[in-house]
Amino acid sequence: MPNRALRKIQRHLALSDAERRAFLALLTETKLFKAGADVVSDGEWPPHSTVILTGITCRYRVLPTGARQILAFQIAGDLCDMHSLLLQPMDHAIGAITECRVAQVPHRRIHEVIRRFPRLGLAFWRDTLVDGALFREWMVGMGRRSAYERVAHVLCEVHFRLSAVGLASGYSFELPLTQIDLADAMGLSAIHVHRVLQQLKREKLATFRKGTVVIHDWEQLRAAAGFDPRYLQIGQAPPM
Amino acid sequence: MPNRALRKIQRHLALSDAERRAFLALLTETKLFKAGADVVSDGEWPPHSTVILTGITCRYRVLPTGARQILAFQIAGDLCDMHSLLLQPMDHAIGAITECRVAQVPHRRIHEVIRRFPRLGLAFWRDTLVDGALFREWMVGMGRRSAYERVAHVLCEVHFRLSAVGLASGYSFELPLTQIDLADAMGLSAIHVHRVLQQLKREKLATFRKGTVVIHDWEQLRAAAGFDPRYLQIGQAPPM
DNA sequence: CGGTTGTTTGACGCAGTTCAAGCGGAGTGG
DNA sequence: CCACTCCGCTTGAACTGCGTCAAACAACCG
Repeated sequence: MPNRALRKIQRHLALSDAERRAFLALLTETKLFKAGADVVSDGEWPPHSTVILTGITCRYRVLPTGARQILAFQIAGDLCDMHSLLLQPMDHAIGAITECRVAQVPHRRIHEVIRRFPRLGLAFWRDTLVDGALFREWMVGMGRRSAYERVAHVLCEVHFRLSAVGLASGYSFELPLTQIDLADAMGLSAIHVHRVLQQLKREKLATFRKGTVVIHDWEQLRAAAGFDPRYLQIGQAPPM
Repeated sequence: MPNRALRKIQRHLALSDAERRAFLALLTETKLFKAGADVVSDGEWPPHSTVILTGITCRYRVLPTGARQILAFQIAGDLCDMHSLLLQPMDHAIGAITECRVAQVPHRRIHEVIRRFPRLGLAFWRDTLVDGALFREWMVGMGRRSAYERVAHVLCEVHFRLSAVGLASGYSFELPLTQIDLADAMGLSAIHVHRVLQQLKREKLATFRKGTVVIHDWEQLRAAAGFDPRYLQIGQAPPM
């Protein structure tokens, strides 16, 4: 199970054997979370960082009004919470969308590993920079893209990311979100998300049913979304 | 001039003399940019990272449609472009809003400094994590806050950040943005930003005129925005 | 001065929200 | 096995926050 995490880190840099072993050794302590549970709660300050091994999680914030904004999805292999390593208590929560197995890595051990293998530190840093790139892309969407473009875009993005860790079969993949989740991620209402999904189906670009996405016309969908995967930094040699 | 940058880094960790000197030594090569010029262009891959010494810059993206989304503002002291240090070509640009003096620090020198002073590396990393927190906060705003709340929020945020580096005098500060800039930052139209500013003035919460902001009623404005400064990680002891 | 860039105001339109109501499937308890 | 409930999906109708269009105005500048 830790293989996907390894795979992701190796996108950041070519690891030596020793580095690989040191990294995998971090992932020994794992824990299972039920769907809907909080892996890390808002305001909490856990003594460990989290790596997703299986399942899907999301970062989210709930406003005083009760409105929820999902900030990102995390999939197998993602280091989802370096925040607590260097920063203060969490300013958002991480919730399990499906049942999830995660590794909880004590901060102390991360610091030790970085001290012994500085390049791993750079890889972790790089990973948080990629997270930032995702945030920016979503911001562009919420600020300047229509609902239709946003939904198309997120489907492209998720497909791309799942493919990169071997979790998509061709142009079809599991994405066990409700329309409500999707709406909270895109800053829309669930009803409007539904209408957009209908339109995507009618136009034979993609279908989303019962947590399964099928992309029927990748090129059209990509064009409709204005999706350019460079920001994901997948499949590009890192400058290290 | 590099003092503000030093001040900002010292928010991240208490520096030893040697670390302080090493950091300041990075900032020797400076360059002046005219208002409106690009400090770093989209798609570029500069051999250096940038530190703002004076002036204000913004990260932004321009979509094929011509729409612009501003992703963040940077002020004196901000390390605005660690992206290029560890990642691929820029997926967004950094533009000078006012005339700006910046330090351009060759990547090679950053890597050297980090190798000699690993704690500086952690401080840089931490800084990019704070950037991420800002992105998230803006995302929440664009997804789930009204135009009114968003504008109020950005005024609170900028005031807080400028105060932290000594660039605000009480509840008044220079913010040489056009209403168009503000609109592009909040994902709104300039006209609607104007309406919101009128309302804020009418309600005696804040005024924005000719690049000067005056906050008349901080507590009301804060409440209207739902502003909680914790995400800025200012004035909190870092866990390092 | 005229030209350019930003601000101001009003009228109108629409993308997306809210409200309301029915439907189906998955659990759960009798 | 049915009855009941929840939760998510679906659809339609009405509403509204914000965008678009248009036009005048002010400030700056070469």
